[in-house]
Amino acid sequence: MGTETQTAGRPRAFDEETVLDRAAEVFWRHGYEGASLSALTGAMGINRPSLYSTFGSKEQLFRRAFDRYHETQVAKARAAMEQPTAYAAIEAFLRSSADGLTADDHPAGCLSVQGGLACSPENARISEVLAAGRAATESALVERLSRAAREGDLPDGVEARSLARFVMALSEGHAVHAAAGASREELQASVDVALRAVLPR
Amino acid sequence: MGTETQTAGRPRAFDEETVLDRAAEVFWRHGYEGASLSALTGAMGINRPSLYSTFGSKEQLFRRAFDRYHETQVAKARAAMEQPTAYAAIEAFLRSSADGLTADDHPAGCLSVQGGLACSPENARISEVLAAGRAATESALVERLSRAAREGDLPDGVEARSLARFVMALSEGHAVHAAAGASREELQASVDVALRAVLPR
DNA sequence: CACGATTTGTACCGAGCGGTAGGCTTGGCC
DNA sequence: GGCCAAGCCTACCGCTCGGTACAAATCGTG
Repeated sequence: MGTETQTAGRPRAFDEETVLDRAAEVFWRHGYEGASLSALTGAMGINRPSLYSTFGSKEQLFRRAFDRYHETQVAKARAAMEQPTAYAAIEAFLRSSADGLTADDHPAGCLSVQGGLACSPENARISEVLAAGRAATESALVERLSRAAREGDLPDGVEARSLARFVMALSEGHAVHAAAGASREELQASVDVALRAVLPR
Repeated sequence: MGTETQTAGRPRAFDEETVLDRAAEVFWRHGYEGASLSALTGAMGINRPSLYSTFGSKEQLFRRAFDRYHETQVAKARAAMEQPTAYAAIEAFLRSSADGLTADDHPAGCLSVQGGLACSPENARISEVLAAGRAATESALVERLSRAAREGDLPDGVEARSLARFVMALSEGHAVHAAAGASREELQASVDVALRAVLPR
């Protein structure tokens, strides 16, 4: 980060990262295919040629916007998982996820899910990008829980991979619920139930 | 079901319900907005004017196709929940859901989720239809688990509504995973973990 | 076997899509 | 202050979208 070195020529009238965040919001709310160029440029406050000269294409714009979104998501996930025990790590992950899904400074739900689970054949790459992002988050979970397994910190008979998949699936299901208007409290109550699965028996 | 009473005029060359199922598959694979009229008519084996004279519009076609899909889903869910205990009902629900999400006689995942979580503003109704369908399934779960609560069949400190939301969210998360290629076994392993939450303590 | 009713197929419509050409504007630099 | 690189903006491109007009084809019925 930091200011770009200014070269000759007319300077940009917009900040690239600010504008990417605005684009992410539109993709988030309407999905990749439902986000028209007019909606995007309108929300970004720039016009079409600026968008194309800066980002190249709608798909590349999406990738840039999603990368930014995804990096902060993974960072939040990793931070949550720094808790000392597997139980606390999972609880922190699920609680912060539920909060994020229902925060009011951005659209409800999760860009990785709303962006485009199913697309027309020519946009199939978009679904793959999103799936790869979700898989990366799940990998971070697997990593953390594998460590827990080595430390004897998992309940008997529970594998790290299955537990990670369970946690991730629940969080994605909460994203679906949040997109349909579920409240923070409703999701947290579901987390309460889920955590029972992580207690030793 | 049963043959329509034949009236005067040229008879239809296709069966309405067969053709609806084909349409559902296309919506399922590509989402509402990703399913073009050409893809739909191609898969349905009929041409555009036949589609419009029979179903009226793309949106009405989707509603008819989704209704059919949703009815069978709810029927399967209710059948699974006829098990005598809450635990068995939830297990049957989640296992049959995981099987359905990865069956190979139709696209992976769930039409209620892939159809269009996020749409362009003019198709916002589609997201609402899908959300209403998912809510109906969740209501069936709430109903069954409320009965369990009255029968003292729920673990202490677990509410029917929260438990239903948890089960439904997990199933929707599995749909997201399945759409990205998760296998039946991977989902079932996640169910194994989830069921621990339903055991008494 | 002609008539009216209904479906089918071809060929088309306006609108909006993602993407671009080219002239105007704004700055750094000598 | 004149030159020129880079960004901005209006207006446009071809294409595909969802949706339709119209005529040929196919049935029950008199």
